[in-house]
Amino acid sequence: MNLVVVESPAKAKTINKYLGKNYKVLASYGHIRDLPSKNGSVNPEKNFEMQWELDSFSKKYLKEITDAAKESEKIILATDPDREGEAIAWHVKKVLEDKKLLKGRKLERVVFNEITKNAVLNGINNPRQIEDTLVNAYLARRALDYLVGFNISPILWTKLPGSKSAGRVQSVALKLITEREHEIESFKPEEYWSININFQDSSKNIISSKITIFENDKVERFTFKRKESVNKASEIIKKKNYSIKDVINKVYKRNPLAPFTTSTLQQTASGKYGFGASRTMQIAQKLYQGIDIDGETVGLITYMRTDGTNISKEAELDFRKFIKNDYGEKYLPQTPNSYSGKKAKNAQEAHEAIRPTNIKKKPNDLKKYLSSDQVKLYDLIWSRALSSQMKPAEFDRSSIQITSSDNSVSFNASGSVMKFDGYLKVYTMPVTDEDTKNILPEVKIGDSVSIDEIIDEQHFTNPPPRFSEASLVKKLEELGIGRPSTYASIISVLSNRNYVDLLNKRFHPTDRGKLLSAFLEKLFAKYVDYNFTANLEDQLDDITSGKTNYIKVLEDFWKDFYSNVGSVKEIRTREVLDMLNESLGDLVFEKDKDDQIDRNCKACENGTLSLKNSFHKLCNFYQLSRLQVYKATFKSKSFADGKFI
DNA sequence: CAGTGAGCGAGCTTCCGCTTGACTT
Repeated sequence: MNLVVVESPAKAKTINKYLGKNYKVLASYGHIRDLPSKNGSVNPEKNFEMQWELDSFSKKYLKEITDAAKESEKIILATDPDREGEAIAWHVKKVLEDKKLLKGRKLERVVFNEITKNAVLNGINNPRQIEDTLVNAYLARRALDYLVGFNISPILWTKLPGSKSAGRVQSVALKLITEREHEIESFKPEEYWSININFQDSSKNIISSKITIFENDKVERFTFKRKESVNKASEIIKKKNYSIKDVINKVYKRNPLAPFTTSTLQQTASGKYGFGASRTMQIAQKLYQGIDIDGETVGLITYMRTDGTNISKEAELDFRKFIKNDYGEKYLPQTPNSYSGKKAKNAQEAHEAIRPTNIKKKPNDLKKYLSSDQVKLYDLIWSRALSSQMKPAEFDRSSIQITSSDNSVSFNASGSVMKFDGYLKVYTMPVTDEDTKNILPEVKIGDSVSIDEIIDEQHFTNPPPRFSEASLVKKLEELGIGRPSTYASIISVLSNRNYVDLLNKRFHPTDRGKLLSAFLEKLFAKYVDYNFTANLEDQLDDITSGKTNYIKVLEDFWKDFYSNVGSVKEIRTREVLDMLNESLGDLVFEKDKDDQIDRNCKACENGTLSLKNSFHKLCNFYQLSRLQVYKATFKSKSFADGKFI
């Protein structure tokens, strides 16, 4: 018998079907080992030696694997074809080695580019060995994340009580939210005016247009800043005669969107149904693992944690057949649509895009087997995937230019009509302004038109919007920070630690979050920089390609980081406060009106109550945030003297 | 006399990425 190890049980089941009785396919359920959550798991003094510990959770699954290994001639490690997948294969190998189970057995590393019968058999027939350079890139990533997190976090416990954690990913996510808040706070709305004119042709048809040129200059957003300048312009406009200068008719196409990745699914499910990131993932997980349909468990979608936008050749053929049969030849592009060019930063593309496993299972037909949430999400995935292989939608867009006889003032009217729905037949998009504009009347160049109505409107510029779960995930993905499997948990870490509040589906940083972010920005700027992860990824690529080794990368990082940590530890609390006060203004020293806190503060200053105890007590007893208490205690003498460290 | 609260001291917290299923609301 041969043992095959993959990462997830649902996948194990599918692959077992393809491989038949001579193979036993088991799931590792993740990495199986990790660095223990305590000090000293990585030792920079000894070439960054790492201690590994079996996950308590994967122990029972590991027993199945070791038992099966004993009865196998060959052990095939078929985890995902990316860095973390290679690492899992390596961990499994190491554990089997430790248990002396590899003697007399062949060990192979195999990758499947997609989970179809052909690809699986093809993979099995082309085995290789574990790639050490890829494993080394993982080791560097893992060690660095540990060193950053487990060195900065304890500093917070003493210098910034209440703030519990910092890390390469969570701290940048927090920074995005606090910086946006700062932009909003300092935003000053600017006034501007728009001028639209309804013209009338000789048959009394109305043409709605907006001004493009005034007194020979192009009109821009801030051309008319005040009511007076609009009034003056209107007087000038009224006095002129107008005619049709140009008519342009064009066909434009709107292309379908790529099938879903984790990130785009989370964004769309949030926009369309208001699902939070973790809710979306839970529903998708169920659809992936399988739904009971007439006594049989059927996995309805492909893997939901992915950054890939391609779909398997087999699925592509199925989709095309389905489009041809159900919608007709005219919806089928000549060659299949491809989306591989638009990949996200740092995408590993180890998995296909999220798509239905069987396109013939229509959302409507599955209604009686699924919960309403499941139907909604399946429908979204089904239609997005199918539409991605359909033809673009086509619109007739016409635009009319209306100009004054002296050519000094010009207006533009445009309208468009859909003439072929294409992919919009199955995937409905929020309709944009561009598509809804009225049909324009038939006019000829040279026709004269008269002004029917001048519409001037006052506007103000708006501050940038606060991040939602969806827009935060989108931004993180753009920056290449975090992975499909972690987007949802990044959000819960920020909320659970009370760094942010989600109000009306928008992230507001708490006082604590602002304080923490300012602290990190002041004292660990390099490690919360938006480009830190991107630079790290470049170095990891160099490790993978053999250009450099992982010890060197870690040493370079550690030299700077270690001295940074050292100097922050030296800083007196008082200096930290001064720095924070500079960047946050009255947030830190704001006088709190609460009498209870004032009394405790006095007790601190008189020496009848130790600061640390008052701190804990106040927090627990009055149910105050640490920061509120902080504001008060900062004023006390012992704090100012730096005794509280 | 019982219950309450002030005060003290010891012990704890933490990273990212890969899994699932057991929790709660």
